[in-house]
Amino acid sequence: MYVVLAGESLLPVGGTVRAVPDPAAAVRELEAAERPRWVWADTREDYPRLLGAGVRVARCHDLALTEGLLLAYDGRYGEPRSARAAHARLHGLPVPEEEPSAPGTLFAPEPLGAQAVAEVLADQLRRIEALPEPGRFRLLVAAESAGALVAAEMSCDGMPWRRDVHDALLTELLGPRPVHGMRPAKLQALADEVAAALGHPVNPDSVQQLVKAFKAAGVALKTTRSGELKRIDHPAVAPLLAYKELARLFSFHGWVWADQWVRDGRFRPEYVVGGVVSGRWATNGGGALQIPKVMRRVVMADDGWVLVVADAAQLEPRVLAAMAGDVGLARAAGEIDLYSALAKSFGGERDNAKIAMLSAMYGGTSGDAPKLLAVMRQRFPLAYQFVEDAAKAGEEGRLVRSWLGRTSPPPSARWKELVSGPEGARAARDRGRFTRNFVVQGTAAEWALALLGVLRGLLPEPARLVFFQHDEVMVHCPLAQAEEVIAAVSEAAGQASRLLFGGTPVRFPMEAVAVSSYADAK
DNA sequence: TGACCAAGCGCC
DNA sequence: AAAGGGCGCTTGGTCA
Repeated sequence: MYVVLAGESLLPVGGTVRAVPDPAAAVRELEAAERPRWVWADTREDYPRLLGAGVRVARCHDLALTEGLLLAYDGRYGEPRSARAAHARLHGLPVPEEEPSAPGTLFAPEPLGAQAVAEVLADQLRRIEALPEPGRFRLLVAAESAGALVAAEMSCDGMPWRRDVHDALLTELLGPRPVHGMRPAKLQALADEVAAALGHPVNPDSVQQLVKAFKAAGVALKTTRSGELKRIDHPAVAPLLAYKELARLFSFHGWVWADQWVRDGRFRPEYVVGGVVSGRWATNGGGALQIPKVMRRVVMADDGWVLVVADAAQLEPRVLAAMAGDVGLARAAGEIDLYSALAKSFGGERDNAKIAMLSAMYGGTSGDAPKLLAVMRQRFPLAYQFVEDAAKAGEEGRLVRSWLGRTSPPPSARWKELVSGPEGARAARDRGRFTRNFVVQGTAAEWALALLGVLRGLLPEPARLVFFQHDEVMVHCPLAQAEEVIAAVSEAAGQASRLLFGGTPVRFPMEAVAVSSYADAK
């Protein structure tokens, strides 16, 4: 049962509009009674006010995310996907530009009315039914929408972040917090060391100045990447490398960052569901998906609580085995260590099996890859062919799709130009690598999304999902619930696998551990 | 002054 | 861990 929520109106689909002066209370009541699938224009706009009132819902249909998936399916990337835009297209009206995401914008348009939301929903459901695999796409829409609920909830709940531990770590590595605009003491000392070694005052944050100073010291540099620096023998290199590492910590995840993103002991980034074309999430501020490993010790469970951390092992090769229906590979993927199970097919070396799989999924060609790929082609022909087909489609400028129907962007005008020019072969190969990777990464992302959606429904109160990073989840729960949550993770992995791949023999192991600090999880 | 780009490196 | 794809984010530097 679908129920539209638009502003202060409720509309059970097929029924009549009801004005609700207190939407949160109305949602709470109906959720308890009927658990409908809530339909709204945009979870990012509509759900936080419910969360703010302490109301959570089990299921929703996000019109903007669904519109984005449907447009992409038709090769219409980048067209406005808001419910308002979808409604305008439906009626042949001028389509508004993509809505500015900044809140509090002047002249923010009136929210779409409940009837209009219901019309867009009906249109989307009709378009989904007309697809060749409507069941899969329905699952994609449900998973994407569930992801939007999780993202909003995680932003609301936040990940535990101990500011005192963070401050101690920064102080240990950088020295005490400096006054505004100054470098921390240890960072400044390293900068001075670099300048002294080069015999020249130099700003270590400036590529140009560094290249010039090294040149004056008799060292020719093309870039100042750490890999290139490591290959030179010069006394300035060691302090410069140390500087770069610490400077990044200071400016990306230092005190200023914490002032902005950590409140009440919780880190609250804004997640962007489907923000990466493959379906992975991105973040909009906070850099939640790039937290350096050294910072993990700052993520600590509350007293009497634990963090249950789990990541999917070797997710992408397993996804490939299941998608391609390759019996031999699927049998290996029925084991906990997929690569060990494959080793005997590749001359007994686990490492060879790994390189073969990775090269197949990512288009690698260096080292032993060609030789190992030839073995793979012979031993696992269906898996090999699956990624080859995706690469070929990309090279020819065609679209590829994930298992559930998320669709790659069409080639750009620039690419079409390039591909018929002198650098054409290279452009084609590059896009082939992208589409080859897209089908695997995209399907891995939707497996993870399905896992997240299922797990969310299995968690006992007051356990909370607090972090999700591509193939890894973190739950914050009372110590006494740790075992139950660990079991829920494993159950969710099984359910996600069945939702996507039915009775596949492929296993998707998800080992969860309960820790008091994120740093102890690995 | 603000807009924009490139470099570089973090994460998976 | 591989090593490929892609993303976010900050700084310096250029341009209007």
